[in-house]
Amino acid sequence: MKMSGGVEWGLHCCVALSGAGAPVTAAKLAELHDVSQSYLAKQLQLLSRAGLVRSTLGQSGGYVLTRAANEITLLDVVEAIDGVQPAFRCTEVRQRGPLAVPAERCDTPCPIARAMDSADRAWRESLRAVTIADLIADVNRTTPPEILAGAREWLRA
Amino acid sequence: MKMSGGVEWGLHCCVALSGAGAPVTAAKLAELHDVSQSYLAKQLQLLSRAGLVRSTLGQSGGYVLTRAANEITLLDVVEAIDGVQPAFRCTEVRQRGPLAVPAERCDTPCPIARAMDSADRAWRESLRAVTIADLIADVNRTTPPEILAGAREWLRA
DNA sequence: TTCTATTCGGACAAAAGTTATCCGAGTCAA
DNA sequence: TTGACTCGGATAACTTTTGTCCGAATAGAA
Repeated sequence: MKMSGGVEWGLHCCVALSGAGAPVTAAKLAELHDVSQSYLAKQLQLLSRAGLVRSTLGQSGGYVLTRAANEITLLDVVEAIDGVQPAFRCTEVRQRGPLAVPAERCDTPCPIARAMDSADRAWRESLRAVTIADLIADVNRTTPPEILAGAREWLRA
Repeated sequence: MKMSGGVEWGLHCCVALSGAGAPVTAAKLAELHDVSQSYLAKQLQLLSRAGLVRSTLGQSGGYVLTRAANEITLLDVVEAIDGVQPAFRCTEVRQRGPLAVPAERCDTPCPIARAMDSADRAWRESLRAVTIADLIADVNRTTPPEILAGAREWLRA
């Protein structure tokens, strides 16, 4: 079980985009985080498809957040990049083999699937409770002011 | 994000093993669930390494649970087969790129990693709350008695 | 209005992880 | 002692993920 590594990049990009008022290009975001420019573009594409960011083409173009930072949850980003389908998918094992339960008797989901769904919901609920704004607040609290100032300056240039 | 499909098989095997008092071979478990015998053996190996089941060699050998069904949680099985490491792994992006935060200032974990860890804990806690015995109780409640009787008979043979 | 530089978007390979399989070492029962 | 049956680890095929590239479209400058 492993989530796409692009999720981490996507979250960092959202934080950075929230700080900059103007569109930021994928190249700049890649340089900022020291990651592959081409691959980061793919993640930004996914964020764009999900409607979390809006892309502007041509000169002085780039990406901008479509909503306020406190209106974007971690779950939004995770689902945009990693997909919405749950980690566990029931293959209805009980309906196979010599002791197969007939499909008509399987009106309620398998207890295994139910427990897994419950855990998945707990996970998603936890991610939904945190927003990009929360991350930014935390960063502002723990990062030295001089570094924060430098970051804004660098993004603007 | 997707967990190993073997987890489902492993859980079904635990339920089946709990019902049978005698050792059950991998071949029989594979036939019961109509899955690849060779591959199921691999999952049983993982359960064995984790100490959830004990294997007996030779004639009339097979697998047996090492603990009572109410002492085995879903988390135990998931971690045995899918691994214990969390889905999200922080790569310390903040320490890279032109605005890298020096490692000495990174005493507290990145807020992204903290939120992900929290969600992961919620997920694991939810899985830890359910035991194999709970699954069995649910199956006993929802499955027609005639099918349950047939299952025990078939396992014994 | 034309042109040019710059942008994103989707199509195209490489790598890793997962799935599936086989055969040998060891063991219990007869 | 024999013999057949068991699991365990080492070995291939496949799917998913990761990473890269080039073309279509756009906004601004001349």
